[in-house]
Amino acid sequence: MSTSSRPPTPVAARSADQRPRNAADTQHRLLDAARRQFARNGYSGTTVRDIAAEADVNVALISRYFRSKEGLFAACLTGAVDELGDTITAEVSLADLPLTIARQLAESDTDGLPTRLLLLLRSSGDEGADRIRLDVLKSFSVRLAALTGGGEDSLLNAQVVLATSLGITVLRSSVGLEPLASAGEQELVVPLEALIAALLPPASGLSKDS
Amino acid sequence: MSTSSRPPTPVAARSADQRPRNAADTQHRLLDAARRQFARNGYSGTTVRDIAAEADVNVALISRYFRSKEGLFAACLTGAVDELGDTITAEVSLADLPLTIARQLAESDTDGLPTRLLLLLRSSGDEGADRIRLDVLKSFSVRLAALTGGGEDSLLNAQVVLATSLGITVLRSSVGLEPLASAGEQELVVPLEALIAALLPPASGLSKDS
DNA sequence: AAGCGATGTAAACAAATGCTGACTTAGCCA
DNA sequence: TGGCTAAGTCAGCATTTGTTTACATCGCTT
Repeated sequence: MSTSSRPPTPVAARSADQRPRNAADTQHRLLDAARRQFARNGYSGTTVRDIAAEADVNVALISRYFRSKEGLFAACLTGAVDELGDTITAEVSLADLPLTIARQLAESDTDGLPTRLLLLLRSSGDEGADRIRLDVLKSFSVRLAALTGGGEDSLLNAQVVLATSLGITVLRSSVGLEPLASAGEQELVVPLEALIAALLPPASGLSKDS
Repeated sequence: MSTSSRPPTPVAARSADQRPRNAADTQHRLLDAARRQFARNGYSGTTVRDIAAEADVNVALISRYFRSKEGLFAACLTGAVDELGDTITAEVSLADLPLTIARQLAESDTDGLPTRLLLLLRSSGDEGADRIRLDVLKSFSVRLAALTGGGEDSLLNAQVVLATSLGITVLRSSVGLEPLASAGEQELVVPLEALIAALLPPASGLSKDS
């Protein structure tokens, strides 16, 4: 949970001048808004003033809590990385991998996998952030490859599957290409099954139904 | 060809103060530099001064020849679109589609398919540019789908193939994920063959019109 | 060779952007 | 309750960025 734990706010969102002071909530608010905007508009396409406005928080608090725009971006990145680990580290068999991926891709939550993936593709130019991005994508593909028998180029194939997921996310969220953009979980799972069957063969030899 | 036709330049690149005046060459120079930087750093991550510097041209000439940064971006986009049409409109059979794509993806030219695709994913926020991007990606996927028998969700599948190509490009050029990033044409063609065989079945017995 | 339009240059402006410092205020604890 | 620290506000700073304007100069035509 990252979006849902806020201090008791009876009715709607009370504006800043009547909201109780709460550092943790403010930081959370900033992280949420920042993640959305960074994912949608990229690092340099996002201004700290816009983030602060969406979070309904004073701009100066970004510097206070995250040291800088770069710091806020890094925080978003590591946050997304953590949650991303959660969604896939879970023991999923190769068999229900397509459905798992389809379900996540179809999620239109502002905090779902698509947003996290988009964020992962954004670069701030900072070397540390780029390193994080590379590491997480690498480990992700390694985990994917580990689900198969682990053949010769299973890692390469896993990265192609990852590429497909990223591409689908971009075409859906960022470009809005129809009919892919509004395809639901059921429609997405079909090509994903074919894709995974073709690229990530179950541990060779013994397989299931032809 | 877009990068290779410049006025006679005997030895190396003569700097601006000794280069003969030539509007067409200057425009081309700006387009080249802009396309590279827009593709690599996105729209808002690129400054007109950086473009002008790389093109070895005065900044004010961007406004003169392209009206604005937006205008320059639009020119890059339409240029990339035209060349993109060239590379795929060519009659390719479904059989050699994998090799064709692999060859293009492996191209590391500063003007190759990867750069054009990356450019196509960048948004300036301008509505017109976004429209161009959407249209070209749509027609691209339609053309891809037309290569198959044209079954029920052949368009969706074609867009998934397109998504894979985009994702591979991003992971290679923008993220640098190994081993995908340095995979050559021969290594790329293998998963692409599997992918296309699984998602774009040749007009087989069952349902094909005419 | 002269004139003149096309081409290129330099400087500057206004707006936007990231960030900082001094100040105010709320909430908690003795 | 009073005070003290954390939390939040406000205004402004130094740059960066896109664009424009006035000026210099090349090179073609006559």
